[in-house]
Amino acid sequence: MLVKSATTDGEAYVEAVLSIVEQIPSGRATTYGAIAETVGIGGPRQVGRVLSLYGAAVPWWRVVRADGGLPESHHPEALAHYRGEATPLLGSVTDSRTLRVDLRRALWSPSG
DNA sequence: CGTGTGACACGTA
DNA sequence: TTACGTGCCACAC
Repeated sequence: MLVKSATTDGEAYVEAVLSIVEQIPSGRATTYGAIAETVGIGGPRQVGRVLSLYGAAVPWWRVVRADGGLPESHHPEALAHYRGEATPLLGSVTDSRTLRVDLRRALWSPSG
């Protein structure tokens, strides 16, 4: 028998991560770590890897780092969505280095 | 099989 | 608050 171990490269893991991201309400955000804890397998880096490979179909901009920031290469794209969703932000919108989501107000917990 | 890299997180200074 | 080191897990070389 082929026993499926709890890996982070399986279809089940990918679906688990994507389904959680799809549940994030508009104008809110959650972190890679929070998703990793909910799924119960792997860590934040594995969540990030799934989104980089299969995250095109889900609201990936609602998933941010623990400090509320995103990779610089995604700031322009994400900022456009934040404006449209009225997501609470911190830092200077004109300064992509300090731009980040205000998690104190926008943080959303999976299954909660 | 060692080394580096990445859509991360955390402790310490 | 920022900067640096370390832990983490999977993958490319």
